[in-house]
Amino acid sequence: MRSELNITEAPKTEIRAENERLILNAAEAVFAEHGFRGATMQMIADRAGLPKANLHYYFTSKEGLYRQVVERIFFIWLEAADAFETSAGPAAGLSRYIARKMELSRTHRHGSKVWANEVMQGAPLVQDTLETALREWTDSRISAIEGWIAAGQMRPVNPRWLLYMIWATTQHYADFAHQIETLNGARPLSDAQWAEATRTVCGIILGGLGLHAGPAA
Amino acid sequence: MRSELNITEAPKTEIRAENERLILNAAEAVFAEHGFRGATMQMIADRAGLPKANLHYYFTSKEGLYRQVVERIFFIWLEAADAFETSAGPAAGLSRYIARKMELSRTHRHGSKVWANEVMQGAPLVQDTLETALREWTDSRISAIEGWIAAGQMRPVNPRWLLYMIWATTQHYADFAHQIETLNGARPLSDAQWAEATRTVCGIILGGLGLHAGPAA
DNA sequence: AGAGAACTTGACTGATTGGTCAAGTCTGGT
DNA sequence: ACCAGACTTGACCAATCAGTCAAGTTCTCT
Repeated sequence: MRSELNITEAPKTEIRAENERLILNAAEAVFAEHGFRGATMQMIADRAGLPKANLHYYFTSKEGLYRQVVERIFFIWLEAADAFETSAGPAAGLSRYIARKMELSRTHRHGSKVWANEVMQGAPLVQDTLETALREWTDSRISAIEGWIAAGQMRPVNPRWLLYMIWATTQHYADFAHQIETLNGARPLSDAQWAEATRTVCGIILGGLGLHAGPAA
Repeated sequence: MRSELNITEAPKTEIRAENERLILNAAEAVFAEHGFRGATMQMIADRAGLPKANLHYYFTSKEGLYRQVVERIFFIWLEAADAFETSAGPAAGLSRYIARKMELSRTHRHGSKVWANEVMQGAPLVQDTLETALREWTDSRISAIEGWIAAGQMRPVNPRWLLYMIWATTQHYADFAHQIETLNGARPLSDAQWAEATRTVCGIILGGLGLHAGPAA
């Protein structure tokens, strides 16, 4: 058997791997555009180019499919946190994290919306993830920021509100992309606009913390 | 006939006014918690304490009811903009606007979520509002900020990204309230926490624009 | 008191949709 | 060539839900 190392799951055939990927991508888009209840298995099937019954061969239920979509974006965001740790001080760490989250808002718009939807509805399916993984992650980042403050490397603010501000601002560009594009003359933001928005967000936040804008991440 | 002046709508009986209010409030909460498709007329009826058939006596359809809920929060936000105009300079204007939007996130959590949901799904029902009312409002605020910049009253930034940052950050406290409360030990933010969060948001944004924090709004 | 309008409500209906199933087809190993 | 397991799929079913309706009850005005 030549599959990659695969801790929890049974080895997959090529066909299975490919079809699961097709279905997950279609599901992410459809859940993002219509919400959990608004999405139908038929829409997802059409988008994936497969008959509906096939979806139930690979995923036990609509809810199971949805859960995998939600977890996927969460772990992508978690990885973005690496920008934080490996950096010397707050200016580089925060601006790299912000830039990375902005990038993810551009490339993973659908996932971000699905997450927002799930949380807005009270996280019926990922409450345990919030209480464990997100809580741990947040606490560790708060400690890191408190360290910077204690070392006099940035203006003292409650790190919690700072983190929320970064999440809110960056994810807004994914979740409210439609509004932003409407206000942009019904056109997506250009490369230059994304870059300027990222620079502005970094500039205001770092400036507000008494830092100079870091390298253009 | 003693009804208030009422431009577009027919005069209403007391009973009608009261029941429409009951239903709209119930609908706002249910749409916020379940999304448009996830909400059922039966849930709204139960929350309003009325039989379902009664809802259809006052509102022609689920969609009509939803539209009124969405429009209500939009006009509440529009009014918050007054904080902007009537202020002397950027420090007072922006911090009053931010404080007002934070307050609305606390008092109108449901409405904010309904709006977020609607926009995330591509604004199928309020696209015209985005293109007209929101666009006009935004353009006028952008001009105001550009005026401040031209007068050297604040650091030059693209006002558009600044506005998005304010919207994102303040609305995050409504839309992601569940996540924030989970990270707060499953308890709502206290008065003191709301005040501190507001001060922190104002402080970072004003600081990032080269301003001193305004009066505690 | 009486008439007409406003309001109330339980029972019903047609359409939608998540999920099932049984009858297939395809593929790799021997 | 043949078999077993993996995969495919059209047809179907039971549950849910927006909206209707007709038979009421309660107001309001004279």
